[in-house]
Amino acid sequence: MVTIRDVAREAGVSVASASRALNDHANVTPEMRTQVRASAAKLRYVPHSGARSLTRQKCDSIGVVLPDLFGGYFSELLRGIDRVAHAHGLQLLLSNMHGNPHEATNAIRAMRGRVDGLLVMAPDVRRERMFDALFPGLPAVLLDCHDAAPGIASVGIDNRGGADTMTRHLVDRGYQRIAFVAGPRNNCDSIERLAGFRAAIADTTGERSPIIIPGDYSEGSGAEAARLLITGRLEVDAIFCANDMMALGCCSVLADAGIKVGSDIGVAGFDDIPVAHYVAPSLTTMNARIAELGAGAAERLIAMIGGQSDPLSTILSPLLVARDSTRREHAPTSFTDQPTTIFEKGMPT
Amino acid sequence: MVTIRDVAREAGVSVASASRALNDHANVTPEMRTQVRASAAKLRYVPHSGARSLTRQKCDSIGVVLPDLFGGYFSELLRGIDRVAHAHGLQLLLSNMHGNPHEATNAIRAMRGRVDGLLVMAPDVRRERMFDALFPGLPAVLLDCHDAAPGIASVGIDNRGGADTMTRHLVDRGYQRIAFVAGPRNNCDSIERLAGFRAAIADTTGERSPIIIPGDYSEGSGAEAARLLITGRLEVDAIFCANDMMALGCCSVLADAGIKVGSDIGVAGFDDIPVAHYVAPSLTTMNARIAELGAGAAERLIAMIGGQSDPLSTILSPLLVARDSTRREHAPTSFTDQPTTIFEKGMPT
DNA sequence: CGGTTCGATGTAACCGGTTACATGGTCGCC
DNA sequence: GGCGACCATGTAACCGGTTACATCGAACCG
Repeated sequence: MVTIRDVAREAGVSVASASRALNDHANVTPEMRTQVRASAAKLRYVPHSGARSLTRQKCDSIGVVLPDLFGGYFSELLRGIDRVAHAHGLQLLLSNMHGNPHEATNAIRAMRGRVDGLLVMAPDVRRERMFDALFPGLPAVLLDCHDAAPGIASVGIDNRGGADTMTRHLVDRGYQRIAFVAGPRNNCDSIERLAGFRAAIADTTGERSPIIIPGDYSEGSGAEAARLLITGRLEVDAIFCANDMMALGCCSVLADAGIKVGSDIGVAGFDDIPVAHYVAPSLTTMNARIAELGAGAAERLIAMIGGQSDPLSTILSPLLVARDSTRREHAPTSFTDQPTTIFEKGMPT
Repeated sequence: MVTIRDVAREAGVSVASASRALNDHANVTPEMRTQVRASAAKLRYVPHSGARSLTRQKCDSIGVVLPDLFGGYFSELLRGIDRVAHAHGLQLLLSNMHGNPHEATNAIRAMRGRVDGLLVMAPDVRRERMFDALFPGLPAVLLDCHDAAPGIASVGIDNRGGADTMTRHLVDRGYQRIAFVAGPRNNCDSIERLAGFRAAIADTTGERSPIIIPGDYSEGSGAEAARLLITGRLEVDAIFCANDMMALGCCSVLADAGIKVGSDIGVAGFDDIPVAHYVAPSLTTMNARIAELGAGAAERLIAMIGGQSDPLSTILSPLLVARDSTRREHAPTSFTDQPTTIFEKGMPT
């Protein structure tokens, strides 16, 4: 591996001059510059960014710690983060903690000295542990877990409000008996979504113990929930799933059972992952503005790295996307254009 | 930021001892270990991985350079790569060159000294440039561009063979006039897929100048191609798109025009991104084994980093996944279970 | 013509770790 | 008791860059 000393020797100058020439510093003669550049090119010198960041005290990259990489959610999130990072010339150091809270701590520690800041999504990690894992001196922004720890910046979405909006949408559409398929028990998004549903149902229908089916955000658990409803002969006319993947699983089991989603039964999801608008019937869901969330968090982190610090949480409001899975074609047409509808069909971008 | 010298001072020992104690070296007394560990914990010391990798001459991370991050393809690829990297305790440094070949070179250079090896997917970069950008001494594996440069390891799929298989599948199903929607002109996968289609069509039907419509792998360009076919009143009974996203675009325009995909017209894609099995009708496509591709490339790279070097290309054969978009319900039922069908419906994992 | 200034270049310290080698103490063995 | 072996620990060099400071020469000025 050729180092800057090799370049300096080749050019017959000192390392300091070589460094200055290569970095376009002031006070280097043109001939020195061309001379050093020529030697660098000749030796195919590539600067060692690791060493560089050691002295510069910055790495030009940000760390991203996610609970998983599977599926449309993380893909969108990463896309949003990347857009901003790329615009600022930063690279992304990725760490997938594979749903294991203990790994999150290790992942975060392993990033010390390799990144200028941290973007962490760890919905199922206890807040104190999170606080412990983040060490002082390294800016960090928490994703979608706004109340995680005081004094730590975070960007999230209003899960409770979103669940409320969706529940009211279902009620407005005339659905009477709405079941909720919950997400993981100790996932903070999931808890908020359930709470939002509960409150909205109580408020609109007076029902205090609606049907809640446990799930874990996976497609399979959504399918399982649908099977449970079918075999249990529970009388529901709508199913609100805490995320889109479970709604997808739900729909496919219902379809296999000959139940028409959209007319026989309403199904709604949450997140608006890209698939939601491709499935048939297209899925009514809350657009969680995933890419925006990632981009916003990245912007915030970059601002913090730049020295600004206002460690407040920002919360995005999800948007209702009413599609065919709650269209209720047999219902009076007056139901089909409710004011709650923000997007109509088309893909939001 | 607390350094190992701070820890050493706090513990009243030398930095060497601190380092040894923290890294579980041989020849450290138990009391020294506990002493140093206690001081480290007290000061909340987190080792600086950047500095560490400078002396260790390894970074425990691999670089991934991709042309984009958008969509199911890259998401799957990343998932495959991550699975293997994580199993080996490696982190991923991500670089998105945003379709710009010039940026690829910069991205690769910027990774020097931050990664132990490189995974590069750059389908539209000329092979010499690629060869130039990769500097000696850093192991690299090229993704899905197997003939890119001699002597550089690569993992790819048999695009030509895949296109051949799909074309024969369409012909077997009884489609007579098959149009092809091509991918980007200077993308090597895309070129191979077109070539495979051309050869198979010539071989099976004798047709030497089939309808080829230009596209760029985007959903929009697929839609545009479908519009072109409709307004041009070109008589085709099947459309083979060079990737799934274009096929999706195609399908949605056809559906809007009242043309029933699957029965009125056959549509096939390539890649088998996750969405393909959710759309209605579900999309017949070639499973490009994307996650496997990523995982295989990562395995190969890790082997190279470990010292093994057999810079041969490995090529995966894509698998036909016959779904509803080429089911031809009005055709004789004997067509519905062709021996070419490898998967039937269900999602391959 | 001598002194000052200024700009180009070199020397060496430093970033935060690891580790080869030196050192000094303890133990066992003759 | 003296010798060497061995083991724990410290000292200092090193990884590959950057940069404060020293140095040196040229130009400028009175």
